[in-house]
Amino acid sequence: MEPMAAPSPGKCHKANEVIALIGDKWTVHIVMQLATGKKRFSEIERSVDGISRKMLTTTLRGLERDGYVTREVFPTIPPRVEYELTNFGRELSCPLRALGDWAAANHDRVLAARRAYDNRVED
Amino acid sequence: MEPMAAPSPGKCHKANEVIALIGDKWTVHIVMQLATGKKRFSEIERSVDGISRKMLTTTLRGLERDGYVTREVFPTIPPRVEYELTNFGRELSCPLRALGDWAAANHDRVLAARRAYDNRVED
DNA sequence: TATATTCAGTCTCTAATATAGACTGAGTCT
DNA sequence: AGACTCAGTCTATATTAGAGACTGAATATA
Repeated sequence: MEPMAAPSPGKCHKANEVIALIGDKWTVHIVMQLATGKKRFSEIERSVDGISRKMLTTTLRGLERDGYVTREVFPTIPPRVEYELTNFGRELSCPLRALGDWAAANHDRVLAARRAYDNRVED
Repeated sequence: MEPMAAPSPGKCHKANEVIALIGDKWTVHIVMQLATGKKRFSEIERSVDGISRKMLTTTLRGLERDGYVTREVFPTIPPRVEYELTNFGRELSCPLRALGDWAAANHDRVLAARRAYDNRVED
């Protein structure tokens, strides 16, 4: 098979900078949750399994900073804060959803490959 | 706007497990590099900016374990080891490329959002 | 009236993870 | 003889993540 042409370095570099943010452990999960609609802090916390408050705060702040989500504070007691994807965030959620769908569809193949590898290695 | 239906929990969970692997700091970069063709260890090291030898080894092993890449050792001196995407890995590279393309295309919008946020916050 | 609960965080302490950089081994090159 | 190469590994340090206590003021409960 003919090797494909390498993408231009400029493009790679630009992609890398942005992927550095969206390619971390929690961002994908959070964006996918917000893709289902506006959510408050504790709702996201409950729906993203295993995330700590600290990381949820940190990740949401990063998403807000980069323009993917809005944060709306209601000065009630107890406080209420709602997070929602911007249009830009909804655009991002498309390639992210494609990745998530692929991941879900190929889950079993990955597990099979992993078992096969572990059997090969353990002797 | 009507909220969209949440994906089924099963699907989410499956996707999460797989994304846990491909959604780390280096995997995306390495797969994108390998998408341009077979590469040896030091070539990847040079093309993925800032990666440490240890993380390159760790990440490549994970990708091999999950069936995304093959590792071929040539017992020469000095040693030569070639990494190549499997067909499965090439499948993965499609949604990953889509994400990378989106990231590259929207790089400037992210940076603008970030500057705007930082200006808003710093007072 | 006293107490518990709620939410969206923050803070601190500890645990896990990543990085930097030295080291390896045997064959070529100078 | 000495330097250089590659694909790692090893160790020590630095960065990052996680667990869990704490906050403050209104409401709900006993």
